Amino acid sequence: MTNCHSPAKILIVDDHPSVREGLALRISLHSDLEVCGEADTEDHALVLVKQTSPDLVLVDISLKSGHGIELIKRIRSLDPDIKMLVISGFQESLYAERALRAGALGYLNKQESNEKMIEAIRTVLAGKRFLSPEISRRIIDQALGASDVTMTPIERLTDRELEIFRMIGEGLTTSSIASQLFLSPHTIDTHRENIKRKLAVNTAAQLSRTAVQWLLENG
Amino acid sequence: MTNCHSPAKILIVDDHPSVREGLALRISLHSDLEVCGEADTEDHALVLVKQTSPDLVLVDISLKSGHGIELIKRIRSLDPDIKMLVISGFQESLYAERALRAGALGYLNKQESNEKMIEAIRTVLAGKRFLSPEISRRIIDQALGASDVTMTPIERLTDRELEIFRMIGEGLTTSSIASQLFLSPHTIDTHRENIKRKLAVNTAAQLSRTAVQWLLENG
DNA sequence: TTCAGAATGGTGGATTCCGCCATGCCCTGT
DNA sequence: ACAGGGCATGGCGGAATCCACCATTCTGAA
Repeated sequence: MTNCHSPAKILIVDDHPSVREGLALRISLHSDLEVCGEADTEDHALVLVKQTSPDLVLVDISLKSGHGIELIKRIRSLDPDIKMLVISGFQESLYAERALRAGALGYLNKQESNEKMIEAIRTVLAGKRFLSPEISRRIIDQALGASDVTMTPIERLTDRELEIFRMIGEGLTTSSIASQLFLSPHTIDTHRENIKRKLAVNTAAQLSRTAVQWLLENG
Repeated sequence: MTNCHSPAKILIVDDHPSVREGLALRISLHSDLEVCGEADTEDHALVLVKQTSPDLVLVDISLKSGHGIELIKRIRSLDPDIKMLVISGFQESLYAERALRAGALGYLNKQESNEKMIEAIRTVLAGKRFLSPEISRRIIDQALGASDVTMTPIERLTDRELEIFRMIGEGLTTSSIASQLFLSPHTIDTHRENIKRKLAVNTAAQLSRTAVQWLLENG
């Protein structure tokens, strides 16, 4: 697909203009890498993926809509050969596993050094995984069978449930969540119910409290 | 303090290297502005403030320690002439008022355009406030209902209202609050309504969020 | 292929939300 | 003393929500 002697095309997806500029600056310093586009939303990103056929997409996991996970899934289904590297503002590994399962090859923090970032891009371009040590440690732990012990109840939530949980934490009503996701309020209702069960809370008031608290503590 | 014909010195405080780079890049494009330092922690920021005597400090409110508010207060007490502009990752105005009260002159989102960012910096350098429209609208709304501007909205709650506000923050339902206070649920209803008006929030979900957050921040 | 889980939605009754209004109480100013 | 204002209490009615059950569809893994 891509000529191995021409620079690898990289698409940057992040809703903070300053972050995009910073990333593009870092990347442009390397002659084997080339930024082929920048997007600030999921939809814009998909358009650019089709237009520019990037070799690698750099995705900020903290995108407003779908938190990047949905974008990763859709790019994956569009073209499984496109490599994806997730950058996260949180040191949390909460999204790491979801992102990897959705199709990303690598995951690292925005805090990482310039060299690490470039190293990660090159590694992922070569089709190999790149994970920050903490993430890989946790995933290995889990694979070895310590599964339930390290797992926070919130990690048990599905991608969709987590998305809704966050919106609850932002103080959105059931109906506004529904309209924002183009779903029936009944659907949000059911998700709320399942979330409550997984988090072992009994009332809507408790759910709201838990969500707000979690959101404040984790980005 | 600063010669009006030399570029204004700006100190950037943010714990994401990529955000710092992006901001520095934007700023350096303007000849009347100059980045005199970058810091990633509160302590580091204070050292650089003393060393470089910046005209303006750009503070990310979502700093891990103290949420930036503490930093703003300490810079303020160090040198009241230093202007401070807060940039926030949230669209929420939840920290805006605290930041402004602590001594910042401006508050805007990271999502804002390059031009807005530079405009904000110049405005604040001139000693004038710069607020994103949503923030200023909310503050004006509140000010129109309150003669005493220095008063936090929550301080305007009556004792009874504050008591109920706390219980909401603890995740209690209307009926459980009612039974705990030996009152009719209708009474709690009315109190909730009055609290919402005083805090300028529109929905029950927002009220809950505000209460939980306030309770977490204030014993 | 079968099966479990995920996502989407519906039903119906209980509860809450929300705006509006009313009563009674205490305090303060004239 | 008395008028006015703020506070606490609580009812009404319509809309929205919560809550427990259930149904359908789809996908991925055994």
